[in-house]
Amino acid sequence: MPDQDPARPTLADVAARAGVSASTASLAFSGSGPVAEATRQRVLAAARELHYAGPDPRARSLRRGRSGIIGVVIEERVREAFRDPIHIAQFDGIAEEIGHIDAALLILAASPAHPLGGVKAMPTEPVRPVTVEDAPIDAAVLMGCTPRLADSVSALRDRGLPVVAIEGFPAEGVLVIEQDNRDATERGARHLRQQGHERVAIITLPLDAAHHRGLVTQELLAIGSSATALQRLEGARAVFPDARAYAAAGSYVDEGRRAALEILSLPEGERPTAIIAQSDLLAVGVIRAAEELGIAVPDRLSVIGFDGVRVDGLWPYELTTLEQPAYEKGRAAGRAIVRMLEGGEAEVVAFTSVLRVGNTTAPPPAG
Amino acid sequence: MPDQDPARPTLADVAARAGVSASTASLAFSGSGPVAEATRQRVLAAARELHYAGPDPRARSLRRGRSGIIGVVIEERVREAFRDPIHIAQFDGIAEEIGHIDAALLILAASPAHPLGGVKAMPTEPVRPVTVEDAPIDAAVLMGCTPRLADSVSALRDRGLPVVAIEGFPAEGVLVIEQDNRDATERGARHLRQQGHERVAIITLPLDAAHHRGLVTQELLAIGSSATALQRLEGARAVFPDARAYAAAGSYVDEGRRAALEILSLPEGERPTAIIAQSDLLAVGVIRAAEELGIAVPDRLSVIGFDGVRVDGLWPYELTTLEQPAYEKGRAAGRAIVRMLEGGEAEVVAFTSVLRVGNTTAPPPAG
DNA sequence: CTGTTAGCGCGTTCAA
DNA sequence: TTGAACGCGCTAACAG
Repeated sequence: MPDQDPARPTLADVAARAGVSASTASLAFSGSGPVAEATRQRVLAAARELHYAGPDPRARSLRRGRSGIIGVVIEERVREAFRDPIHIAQFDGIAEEIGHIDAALLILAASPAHPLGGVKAMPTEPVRPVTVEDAPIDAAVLMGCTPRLADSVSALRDRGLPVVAIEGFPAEGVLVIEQDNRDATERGARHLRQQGHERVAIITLPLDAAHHRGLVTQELLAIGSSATALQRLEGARAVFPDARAYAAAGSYVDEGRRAALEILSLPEGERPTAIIAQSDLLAVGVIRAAEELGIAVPDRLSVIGFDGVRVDGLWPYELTTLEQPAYEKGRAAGRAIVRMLEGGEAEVVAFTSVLRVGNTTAPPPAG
Repeated sequence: MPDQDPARPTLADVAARAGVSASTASLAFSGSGPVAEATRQRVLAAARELHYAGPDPRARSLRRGRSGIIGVVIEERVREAFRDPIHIAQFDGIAEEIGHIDAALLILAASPAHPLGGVKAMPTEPVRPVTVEDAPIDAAVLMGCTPRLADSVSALRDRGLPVVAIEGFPAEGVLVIEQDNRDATERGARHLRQQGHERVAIITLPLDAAHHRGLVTQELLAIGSSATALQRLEGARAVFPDARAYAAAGSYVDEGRRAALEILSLPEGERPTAIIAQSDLLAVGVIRAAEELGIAVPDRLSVIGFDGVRVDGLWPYELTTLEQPAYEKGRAAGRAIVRMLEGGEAEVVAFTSVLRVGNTTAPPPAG
């Protein structure tokens, strides 16, 4: 019987057509060895005639032991991860650097299906997910990941793959790109303190895996797993130990607005005179809420953010914030990956945020 | 001499340790055949002892002829592509659908290094880029891509990979997810016409590969390669044939503002009474510019956008716009990919935009 | 410069 | 239910 599927040509087919050996044909394509120009042309011609589209990348990556793919692990769905400008900038930085070794990025979502990690579901049906632990990658970058990934990480290590984390809990065998979340927030808080603020509230990024919203309780803190949120909270409370904190369900303007509406519902004498938001988007939401409630910023309410992204449409405000070098963090992660792939040891990199004072902070109203 | 690199254990090693054959061990891992529970346990135990991290995905994908990876091709750098909420939503839709077959997404940037395609650079150094034509993917989705990719596309076809494009120029062998850019814009323009507008200006998305900014000339149109921008322009000019058009260098608020400042610099009697922006972000920029110039929207200037993304911080405006189902478009692309991978024929899907009238359009000022 | 040989690590026959 | 043998498509060594 004839071939159903007119089997794709293989390198051997091309070689045969061109009258050379397979290895010669291989060299003609990869350019990694000396081949006579005439031979090369003959091989390429044969390839064209057969509609051969080049060596199969799968076979190549098996043979070479490298796939040229770097995994980027996010713990939310794409929509959420990329709604955050910080993530985009970091991602871009990684792409920039690994572009130098001509690798590409594979988006891996740490499946929320295993809420607490550990137990790997038995395959009831023959599914073969491309997961963190099971993807043809040469290395992985974790973006703001929680300890939930501990198992995946150890699997990666067993496979001998370099792992870099941009913020997040340090784990054995993971190079962490650090950010001074705690100290930076403390610096921001101190700025408020110096201006005379005493009643301050905090709006945090999601603390726990479920993105619980609301007043931050001891219970919530106990299950909190976001290093970034916890560190920033710690920094704020280093200056204002008793400040109330509200967890947002995500780093969005709407979430900031929602939390602020609750915070600001107190009568003027009791409500906070300043709000520390853990991201610029949250801070913008605070400003929106204040506008709606007729509370003037910064005269009656000071607002400070974190990130230093230029939020579109904030004019005439210029947010007081802690500017973090997100793109540079991504690049550092990318460089670390490249170095480790080349067999070198990458060193820990720590980044610092800079307090940028805008016009959303001022001394509290007298009285 | 001892092994320098303490070679990673392979499936055979595990099998040997467990005292079974390699094929049995394979079955124990993949679950795609009957294995006695006791044997399975023994294999898993051996794996744990050896720190075996599971079958090598590279070998697996060679053997199976599938990598479980879908390429998503963008024609800008990551930073730009993901700054556009439409792209994010589409991306999320793709991820959602291909998640059903447990595949993951590989970001492939169509390198701007080969400006006009065709000539593939000779490798001066032995680089092995992971490019569109040379990546271990099972299928590809092109996001808003231009004819520049023609060569890549034919390479993909030669390799027998399904290719789906979300908007963009149709090519032989590419399934296009269509969007009624032309008709939708025409509907929006008609809305303005009905309100009495006659002097209208257009701000387009980047038309050409170089993202040229400024007045849209015949020359620029001639080298224009963005189907989306061209189609929307056509729709607007179907109603306002003589409307001046300005190309933005990207779909950003700042670009819209910049173009609008130029457009609105004319004296009141001559300047347009309405601006058709080809994206919501551009439209927001127009509103910002109008605010700065003290031109009331919509009383003295009407603004219409495209996309229907809820732009944060636009309050109290609600943009009149053409709402496109970006997430659904992504899902349709994902579904098409899945169907084609399963051997089926996917049909063309066409999406329609809906005119959503907000408070940024009104009749032109009298006189 | 080119051909020969020998696997990369796994999944899938086929027989036992 | 398990084991033995083969080959996926390519490329790294060598030898010529």
